[in-house]
Amino acid sequence: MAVESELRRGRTNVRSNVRKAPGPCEHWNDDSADFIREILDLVGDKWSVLIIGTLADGSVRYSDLADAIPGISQRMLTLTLKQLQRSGLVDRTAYAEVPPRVEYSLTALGSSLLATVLELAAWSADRHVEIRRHQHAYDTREA
Amino acid sequence: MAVESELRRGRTNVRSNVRKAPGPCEHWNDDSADFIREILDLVGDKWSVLIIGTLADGSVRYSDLADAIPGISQRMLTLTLKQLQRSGLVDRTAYAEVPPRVEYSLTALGSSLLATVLELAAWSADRHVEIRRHQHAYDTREA
DNA sequence: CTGAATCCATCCGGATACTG
DNA sequence: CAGTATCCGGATGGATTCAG
Repeated sequence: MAVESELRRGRTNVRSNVRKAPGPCEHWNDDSADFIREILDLVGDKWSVLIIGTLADGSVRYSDLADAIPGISQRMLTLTLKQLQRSGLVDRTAYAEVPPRVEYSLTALGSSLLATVLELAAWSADRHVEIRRHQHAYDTREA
Repeated sequence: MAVESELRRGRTNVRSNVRKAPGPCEHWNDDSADFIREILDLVGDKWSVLIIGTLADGSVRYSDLADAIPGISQRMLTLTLKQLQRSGLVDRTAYAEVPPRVEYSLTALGSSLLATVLELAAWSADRHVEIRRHQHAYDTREA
């Protein structure tokens, strides 16, 4: 996701010797490919998706997110939340209390993404057995 | 994507001291989260998605893929194709000719994923302006 | 043309310690 | 509680070279 560098600079430095290749594609042009990359940088890593899924229910506070998402480090939780907030997918609300309480929730934009993400999740659940079968067959072919 | 290690070993080594956290989630359980991770490892990087999109039209040969996807290195093209083939999303057909010709195409499984991916692409195209606006506002707030 | 193999700078992300 | 700061090993992926 390149969270860290992404946060300080708006774009990934892609300077490369690519001439606009003549490749035809029915479904998207070169610009669309850039959009995809942007979104993939947002939701292409597991943490973003898991956070979005966890926030689907409503507002969740920081420590509850940490508990709800096993294996995530404080660092990545904070970093990913900040990234999602920066992109307008997540709202952050801090309450001036002691002890401090901060709640995160999906914005309308985030919710609209959730729908698509859930479809991907459904696809995953439906096909993961078949995929595993393919992978195992591939790995043990003529071994 | 962890292509390299993923190709030799079936799973990413995740051994960590996570107890099955009590986190409730309306949309998926801990196992589903694993599925998501698997699929994200497959399509969570830009190259996989771009390759799948390019293969949407039909069979495409190796060098044409390289031309159609600006910026991809030979290494990543080969590696990603192999990964997709391993998972049963892509078919590889080699023709015994001189010069050699190898064509790649989506399997039925791959096509079914394409549909979901296209939705994500559409979402990206629809919202990327809004997202950029959020990001810019965030970056320049009280700077 | 279609890769495979190696090298290596860069980045990612977990662990740990510290703060308001 | 809700983060921030730093360290640092390992993964990532581009460039290059070699091969069938």
